[in-house]
Amino acid sequence: MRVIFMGTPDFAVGTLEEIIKAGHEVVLVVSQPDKAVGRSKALKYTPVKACALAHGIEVYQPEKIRDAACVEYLRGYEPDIIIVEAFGQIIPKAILDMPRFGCVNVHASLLPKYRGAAPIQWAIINGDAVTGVTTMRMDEGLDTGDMILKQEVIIREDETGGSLFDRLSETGAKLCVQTMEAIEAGTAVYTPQDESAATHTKKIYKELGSIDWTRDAKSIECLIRGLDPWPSAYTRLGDKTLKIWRAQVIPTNSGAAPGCIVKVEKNRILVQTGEGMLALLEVQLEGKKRMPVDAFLNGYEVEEGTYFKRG
RNA sequence: CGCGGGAUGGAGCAGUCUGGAAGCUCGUCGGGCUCAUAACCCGAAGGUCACAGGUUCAAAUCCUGUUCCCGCAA
Repeated sequence: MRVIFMGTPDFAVGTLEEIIKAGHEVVLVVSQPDKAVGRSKALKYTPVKACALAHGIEVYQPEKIRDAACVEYLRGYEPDIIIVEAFGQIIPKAILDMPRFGCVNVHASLLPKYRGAAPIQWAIINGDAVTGVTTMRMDEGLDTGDMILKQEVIIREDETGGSLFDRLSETGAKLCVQTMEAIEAGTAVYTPQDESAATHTKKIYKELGSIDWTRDAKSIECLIRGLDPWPSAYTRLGDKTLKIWRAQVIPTNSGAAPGCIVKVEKNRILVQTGEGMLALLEVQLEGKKRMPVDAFLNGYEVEEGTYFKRG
């Protein structure tokens, strides 16, 4: 099939490569404009763009895909299908209706659950046991199109946003190619979503990582994993920000107030939460690298009885 | 040139302002104690102080340049 692929971040790269590998003709890749990223503030190619260039595929980076000129530009490529994955812009109806097989989206959740942004992180933050990837034929709503294929993925005990991201990306890539095969063969089944079961997620903001110690230990632990590697869960130790990368739930309580550093052991720091305690195992002080707590304690004095404050 | 912190035995840090014998907490190795131990006691090994120049009788420390790491911001 003649394919136009629209995507931006790392998450979509695997899919693009899988489509190419499957032998489809990717005639154009559409990605968000390059942005100034990192400490150097240098303009950087989006991951999808870099991948496309490596394969010698033309790249198009419109500011606004809904401009009429963009629509006409895409039409010139006469795509059979448009694959959209983590593109970052709303696709107008004129484009949705353009290819004969429509626009197919790969979404990293089991729709209709977690429509919207950052479904991967939210699945972990909410403590779900299972999530997955869904492909759907896009319509004008936000992740409301008819579903085509769905693949479940178990969320592991120690799953982080990063690890789940990688696994779902891989799952999505394969599912996308399978979906394309089904569509091309005419065997694809389009299943409407159950609107009553729909939930939505919001974009992840950095402030979301500010740990509220009055919440229960399990929720905080899920937050820590969900926000790893970005933007991370953090708290305040003295006048410094302390990121928390790994912790373990201790079901018992100490009697101290939430946020209290109850006990400092050789390789863990016990903190009281609203319900249960949290044993910090891996942390990162402002300006430093992330490190196991025993290493951290070799160089820093943490006093029992003091409190972590809300970042 | 967006702002800031940092690079010191295997790990995490102090020492740098005010140049003048390489230190702390761990780890490792050996020995001891113990029913036993991740606990305790004794001892040992291990570092061209990121790299390159410069100043000085003398540089981890002062000056210049370079590389790499991290936090913020995007």
